[in-house]
Amino acid sequence: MIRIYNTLSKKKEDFVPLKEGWVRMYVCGPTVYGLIHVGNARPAIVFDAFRRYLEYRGYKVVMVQNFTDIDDKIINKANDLGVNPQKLADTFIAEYFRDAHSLGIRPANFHPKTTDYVKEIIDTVQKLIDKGYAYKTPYGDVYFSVRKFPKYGELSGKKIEDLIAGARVEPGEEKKDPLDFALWKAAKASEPWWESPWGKGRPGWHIECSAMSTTLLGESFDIHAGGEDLIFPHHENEKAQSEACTGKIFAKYWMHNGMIRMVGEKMSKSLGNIFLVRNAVAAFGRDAIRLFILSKHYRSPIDFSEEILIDNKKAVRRGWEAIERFEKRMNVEIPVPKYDSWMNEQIEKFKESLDDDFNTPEAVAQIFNLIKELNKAMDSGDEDKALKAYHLIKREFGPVLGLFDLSREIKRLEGKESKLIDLLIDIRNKMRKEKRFDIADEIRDKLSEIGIILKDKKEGTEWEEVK
RNA sequence: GGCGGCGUAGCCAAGCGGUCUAAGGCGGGGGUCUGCAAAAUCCCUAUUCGUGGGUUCGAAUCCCACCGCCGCCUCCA
Repeated sequence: MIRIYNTLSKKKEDFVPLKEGWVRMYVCGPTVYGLIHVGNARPAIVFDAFRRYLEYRGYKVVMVQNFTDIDDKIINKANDLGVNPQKLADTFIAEYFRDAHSLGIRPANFHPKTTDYVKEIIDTVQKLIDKGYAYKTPYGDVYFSVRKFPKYGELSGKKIEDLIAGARVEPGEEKKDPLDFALWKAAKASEPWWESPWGKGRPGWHIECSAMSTTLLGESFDIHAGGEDLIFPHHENEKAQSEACTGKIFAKYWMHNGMIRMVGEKMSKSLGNIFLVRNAVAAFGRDAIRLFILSKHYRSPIDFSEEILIDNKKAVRRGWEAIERFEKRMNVEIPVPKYDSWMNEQIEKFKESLDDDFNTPEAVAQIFNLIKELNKAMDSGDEDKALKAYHLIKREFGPVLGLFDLSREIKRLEGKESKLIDLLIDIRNKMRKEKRFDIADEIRDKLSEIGIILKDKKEGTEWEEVK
């Protein structure tokens, strides 16, 4: 039985999907006005892995991750650049997919964009007006009446009274109550707009997720996930709108990941860059970033630091070395081992960890234990055990977490460069045979200086390019 | 002020009432390999869980107090 922590009840609950055998989940995606940073990557990695785990446990999963492609930030940035907001958003959606792919994140089943669902959004807003939960102002804005929805605050644990102090009314707004939030915003000059029953305007921030999730997953679905900073107001508002509109429970389980914190005060500008997913992948590699994120429970905050990423990169390298060592000695199609009691015990343990609110640190620890087993088995010539360990790491558990999953990211020099290095290695080995170690060592050291590391193994000298 | 969370080895991080003399990773120490290194690999590396009380046959795990951190409270993954 899978148990997950539900933000709504603030405790771990047994996971029982609404429709047996199926899981419908919605993950809040980024607002696309720039390249994503490592913080954006956390929910993407974690909930993609969680979805894979659900599939591993036999569920059919329908996953939706949206893009908010129209909002104030996009409009402002587009105006600054003097470009069309839609072009800007579409550009960064493309860039998002590039980054997500580089992190080994599988695409969701649906990636809806707000601007493709304006009709559904308008329908939802109209329904809320019809039901008396929303109202139009003379300016052409539409607001949701928070006080008409008694359960408001249920998700974030906030009380209406406490919210009043922080509520604000912008000049030009005509809210009946400062707590009310916009469902539809009247178009200002130089803003994109759509025709609606209330005049020209655009969707408010929260309504898109309600409209898209309902359209694609139904009025009620199983899991709604995102960063914990979205609990309030985004998810609280989404929930209020949706439940007011349908009269049904919106999402059964709410899952929220912790934030990634940026520590250290290194060179601020270039530092900002290193947190971009793109730069992080280039510097540390996909698996190191995944390991970094999956090594800590998804609900806890993580401190991002170069040092930790380097540690994780080393750990990942060790894993790959063992895997490749095994693959080399097989050098044909690697068979599927006969599942025995040891393997089944391992599988049970893996499931036990992940069933418990997706405890990936435990599952990761188990994978590293298996790496040790793999090495030991190879050292002692126990090929059968080695195959079993390899199979569990590379073909059963790795693909669930997306670790040691895709091919290893090593830069491979090719062509003449590669041949030159081979030539140098040949010369060095001749020197070594002739005991002219000064020359041999000079070749080795000079290659090392330019990032080519030589590894003298029993089978011969291998090399690897290191950043 | 309101709500929520955290403090476990040099660092990162699981464990949340007995199987804990506490997983896993990095680092460190030692061995193997090597001409020497590097790489790789193996072994070792917290009688102790922020502090002080309490509950219990038994606590890192529950309760209370204190100290120190952090997140959210309408931009935010």
